Amino acid sequence: MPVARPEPPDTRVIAHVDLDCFYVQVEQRRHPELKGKPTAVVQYKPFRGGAIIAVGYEARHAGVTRIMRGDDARKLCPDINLVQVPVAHGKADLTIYRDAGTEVVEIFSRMGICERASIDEVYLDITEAAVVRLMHSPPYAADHYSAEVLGTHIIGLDKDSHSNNVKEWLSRSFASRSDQLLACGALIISELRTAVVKETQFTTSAGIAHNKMLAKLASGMHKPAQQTLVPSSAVQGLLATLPTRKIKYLGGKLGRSLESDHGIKTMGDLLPYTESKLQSMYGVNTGTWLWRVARGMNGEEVEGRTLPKSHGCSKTFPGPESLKNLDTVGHWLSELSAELQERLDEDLQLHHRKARLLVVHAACHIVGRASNTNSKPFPSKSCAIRYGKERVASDAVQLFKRSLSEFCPDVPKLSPVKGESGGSSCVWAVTGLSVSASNMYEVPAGMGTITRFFGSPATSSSKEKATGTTSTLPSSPVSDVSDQAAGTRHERVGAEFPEEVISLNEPDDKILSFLDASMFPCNSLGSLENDEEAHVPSPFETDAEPKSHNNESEAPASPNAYAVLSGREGSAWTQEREVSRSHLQSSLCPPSTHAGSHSRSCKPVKRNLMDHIDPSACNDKDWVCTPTFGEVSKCAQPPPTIELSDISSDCYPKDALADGSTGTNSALEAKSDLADGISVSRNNVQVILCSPLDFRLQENLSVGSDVETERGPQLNLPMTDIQQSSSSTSNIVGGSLHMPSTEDLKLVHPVLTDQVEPTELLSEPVEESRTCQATLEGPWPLFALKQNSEQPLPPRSASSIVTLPHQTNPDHSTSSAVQIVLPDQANLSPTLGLEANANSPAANVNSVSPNFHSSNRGELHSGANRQGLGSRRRTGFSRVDELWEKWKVASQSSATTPETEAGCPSVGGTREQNETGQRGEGMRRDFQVDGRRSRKRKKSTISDFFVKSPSK
DNA sequence: CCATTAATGTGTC
DNA sequence: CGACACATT
Repeated sequence: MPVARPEPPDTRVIAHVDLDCFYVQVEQRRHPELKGKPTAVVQYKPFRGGAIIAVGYEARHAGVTRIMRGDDARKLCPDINLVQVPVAHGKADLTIYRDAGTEVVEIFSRMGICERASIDEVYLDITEAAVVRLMHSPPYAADHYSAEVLGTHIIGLDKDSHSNNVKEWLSRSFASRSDQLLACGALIISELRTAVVKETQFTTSAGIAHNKMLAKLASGMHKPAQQTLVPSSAVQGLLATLPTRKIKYLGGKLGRSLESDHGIKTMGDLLPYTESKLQSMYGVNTGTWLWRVARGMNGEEVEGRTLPKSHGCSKTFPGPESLKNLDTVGHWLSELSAELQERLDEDLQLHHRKARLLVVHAACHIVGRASNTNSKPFPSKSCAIRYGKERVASDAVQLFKRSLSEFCPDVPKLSPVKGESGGSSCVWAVTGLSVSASNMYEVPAGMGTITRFFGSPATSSSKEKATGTTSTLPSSPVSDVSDQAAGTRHERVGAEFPEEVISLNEPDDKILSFLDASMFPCNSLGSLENDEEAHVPSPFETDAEPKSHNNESEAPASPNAYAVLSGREGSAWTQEREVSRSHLQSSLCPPSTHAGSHSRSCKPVKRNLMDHIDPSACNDKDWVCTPTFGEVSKCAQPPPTIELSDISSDCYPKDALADGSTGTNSALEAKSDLADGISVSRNNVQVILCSPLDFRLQENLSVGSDVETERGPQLNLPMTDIQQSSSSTSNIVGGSLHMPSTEDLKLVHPVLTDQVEPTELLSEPVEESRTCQATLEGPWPLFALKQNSEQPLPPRSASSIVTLPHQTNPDHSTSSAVQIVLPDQANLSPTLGLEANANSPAANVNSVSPNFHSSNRGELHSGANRQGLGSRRRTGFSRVDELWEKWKVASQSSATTPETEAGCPSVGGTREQNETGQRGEGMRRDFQVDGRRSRKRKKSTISDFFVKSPSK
């Protein structure tokens, strides 16, 4: 299974560093009185004294080893100190060791490429540092070597008069460059190891060589607290008699096969074999690898990765402890899930990563049958992960059931009834369970903490731990500015948002992380107290049985997660973004079943989208969103016009909306970004849209501009009519709304304040009572919708709709933004200050304009001509007052005369309504977009809100 | 029935 | 591409 890698061309300096009996050191640091005493770390005391998993050197000298039980160790070493691994969730909890390892990694990663190879090992590629050192302060120029360095073991050196030899060897100015580089490496590593001792009290052993294999080999040669160097000249001699099992990857089956099948005991024994011979014996890859390793060659590179690629929790239930019914399995899966979720939470907070995949595995046997008789091993199962410990747990149970029914199909229903444990019906016994989360991806900073982002005051769901690390996050330019100006009490928040911009021209994976983040920003802080309340469709649910979480029936054969994401086969988007799609498909979801015939039924999609965005569940702690659109599978076809798009997203900086002013410029600028293919910056208001609604582009949308309100300067973009054109040039329209109160939002944006079926909203008049039934207690999930046009559209002209989730600010005002990318030639009134500018480079909207807070009027953009916008003239802002007045009148009109145009400020664009609605609030002027006026309606409907454009 | 636990990562099919 | 085998600590 090992695979040969091409040897990097230049000489590398690679180190492998290993923490000596790591768990013991950690425990000795916690309990200093144990230092110097024979110590071992055990887990689960009761059974024969617990299993020893680490042994200190004092105890090793007494013959204590791992694999012993605590009792055995006591016999060998009566005064041994047995320290127990902490227990959490009823199982061993290795957190403290993980964290201690992190401390060490932090130090090692200061000096080059650092790969965290396990909880207590790192590989380092310090080639660069070594080269630099050789150039500026070569070993031969040093007048003094630390004892640590002088203690270096150099393979091939005479053992007598060791230290002298070492000093001499290291400082040979005539040595080969590779030796001198290694010497530099030895100096560097000794310094790092010294730093580790100083900062963490942990001792380490290290190997320094030209590749990972040799470094790893060397690090184990002299322990503890020593380092070993392997000059290339020593390699041959070193390997000649080295038992094959000492080499990484040869400690198992392969190594045994070498010996038992071919009599190869040492690496030297491999030398006579030609590469092709070895290939014929073990396959091309392994054969080549063997051939090269036997010659000391190993091209494996040090991956710059200090974070794990996955998180997992497992527990064994040996012998009599085996689990024999679903209840106990469910219990333990919950415990494991809880721990897993905690670790995912932490990863999210500290590293802005989330997992995509949940895997459950169990060790299981049929009772009464010998293990070796067991034909098949218990299968693993996986699904898209839904964050939240309850969800993880319930999905884990579903996966387990699936595996179980596969494992013993004959006895599918024998899950004993509650209470009936170990009854005669039990035929299976689970001796091990594991749940793991993998396929980690980065979420844009801030997405994961959407809760905080949207203004929940320093909260609740954040773990205490995180506070300490907040300061390490990149600081944001906006934080200073807007926080000050806004005078809000969330100074921290800005720091959560490093600069982020993305456009469709970015590599797929980058887009994907944004996309993921925009679709699944939720559950960020994972284990929420009211976890269960928000319904996120489980991968196991179907339309048929929507919420049967706990039903005992086996999981449906094929959960489908991808229909919405994928779009129609052959659509522009699916073609262009095939990679993305398959990536999403694979990483998020089980394969779709929706191949073939495309009927027209798309209503389910809308409903399902809504399901994912249950507003009632959107309190400030919880988000409902899920990577798993399980129910969508029921939709024979994705919606004809709207689908989740590859629009990237970021978050609305809370303050932008909180004080209303921040977003203006960037909001508008973002439109130009959209024209360039959609990009969103962290500073700009435009974030992803997220509407559960099927905003059809056949509807009109509105846009407005900023205004001043009684609350001070605010970004307000009252909705106005926008002509949507179905023709070809692309234009972009967008805007945002800032509503001082929820009530206003209700009036203006019933859609977002109502929970009724979008479908219904689209077709049916919205009852007044319902319109006002707002659920605006929390943020809305972010979603992106995109129109799929008939002809392929390049990204820059892709039609999309973007809306911002409403937000609940600390002061209870709410905001929402809508942003649309219209097909070309949707003329946009220049008075909006928006111009179709598909050719402009993506505007850099990363930085906050200094005048964000000072101006919302005519000079709005005086300082805002940033990169990419230089040539753009901003016009039309002199009319903001009019727009605002218009909006106000419209809202008021709506409020006071509900039957006419309630909830449709944008509809104010109609002349009639404008006039009708006009009341004291000040002057209103005609406002046109594209030279058209919208029509007055009787009832407030979504269609009213987004007035249908006159057919062309 | 099974007492090396609880993780990790990689390559293959 | 999901599941598994294998390897390591």
